Amino acid sequence: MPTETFSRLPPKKQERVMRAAVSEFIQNGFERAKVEDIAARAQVAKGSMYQYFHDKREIFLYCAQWGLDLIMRKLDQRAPTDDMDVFAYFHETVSKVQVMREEHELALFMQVMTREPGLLDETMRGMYEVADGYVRKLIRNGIARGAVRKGLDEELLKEYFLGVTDRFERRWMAKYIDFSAADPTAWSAAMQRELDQMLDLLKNGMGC
Amino acid sequence: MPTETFSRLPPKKQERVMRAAVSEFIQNGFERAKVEDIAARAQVAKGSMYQYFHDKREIFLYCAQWGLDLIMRKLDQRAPTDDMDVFAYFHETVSKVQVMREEHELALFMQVMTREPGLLDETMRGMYEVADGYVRKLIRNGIARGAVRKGLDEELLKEYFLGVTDRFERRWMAKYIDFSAADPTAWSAAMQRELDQMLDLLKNGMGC
DNA sequence: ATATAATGTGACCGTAAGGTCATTTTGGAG
DNA sequence: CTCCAAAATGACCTTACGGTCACATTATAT
Repeated sequence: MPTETFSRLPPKKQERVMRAAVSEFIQNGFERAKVEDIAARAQVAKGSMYQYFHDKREIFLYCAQWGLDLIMRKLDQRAPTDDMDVFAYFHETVSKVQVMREEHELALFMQVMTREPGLLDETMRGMYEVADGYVRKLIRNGIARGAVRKGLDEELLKEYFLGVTDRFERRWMAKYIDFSAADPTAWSAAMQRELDQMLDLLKNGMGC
Repeated sequence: MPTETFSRLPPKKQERVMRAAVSEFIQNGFERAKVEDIAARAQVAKGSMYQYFHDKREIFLYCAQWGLDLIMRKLDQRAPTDDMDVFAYFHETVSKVQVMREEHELALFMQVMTREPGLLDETMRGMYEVADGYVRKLIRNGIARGAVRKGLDEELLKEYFLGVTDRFERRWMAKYIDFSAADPTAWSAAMQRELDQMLDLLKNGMGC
């Protein structure tokens, strides 16, 4: 989506520009973000930004693509999640949150993306569909292996699972973001403990 | 927050103005929304809008206050939720979604509010705190009455409960919004059926 | 009926920011 | 060293929209 010129730029400079854009969008959202300020952050002239991208919208869109790609790569190399147990998959939240911690700004940018449905709703819809499909598969496996209850609607099980796990993920993402200075190993231990309790709830429910 | 002039306006006109603003903000978000277009929708001159409100920001803020108030009133008169059972409270989702269906636009506006944290994060934080506190109370009651498992962290139970119930609520809100023309009684029956299954999951979990 | 206050109005102003472009700088090939 | 293409730059243009205000209209009181 960016221009040829941008693609020929030294990768380090590309990254500097993208990170500048991401920061600016995090701080101000799409509308209030100024192309000139992105340029300033990247130590580049405003005019250059328009040699790299067609318009502001394209900068934002490419931030999403670039950021998502980078995060996905990091996530994949850390934990190959294919053909896993549903509950083991929930354990992977620890990895996810840690990657998000390393890529603090990108994690924040993903929240900003959420707030701009008009700009990238096909993209987001696509992401959700992929994630949903994946979880469905895990659940089907779980039922087949006898780890998950039979007789309940697959769709509902997926909603239940994602309701719990998404909330948990968001909760810890927020904690990590607020206290990003704190000791990471202590945090991940604390998270691990909570995760075990939550897994218990997920498996056995809150009823008596 | 609006001016004296606005407060002296005939209530019907006040409502016309507010609904116009809400619609415009839904369609365009805060930044892209034009005061002139709000005025046009309300069949009022642009200048008048500035006799009613100090600035655009204030229009948005008052939309939030006015809308929340209206929804809360409708919700309260439908289902007084004090000192309830946790699981009975989840059943109230049906009422909630129905009220949101009646106030379709206000429901959508609440989603827009979510996307403008810079404008009203104290307001939102306040709302979340109230909701959290309420659910905590319900859970404590549940434990005391023996309906909820003992020995688990109250905070975690709250997160678990809200993870499941929020997701369920959003899911049905979205369905109602997409198919707002469809037969409401059939829908609420379908929702009721799903809700019962979800309640089963909430109580007993998805494990085998 | 008249005076006075309250409300309504839309042309107008100022400004900020997206986008352009003529010019300069840089870098590499011969 | 020279030359040319690619890249960088920032002054400038344009537009759009938030906000103002002088004037018109309507309502109220006496």
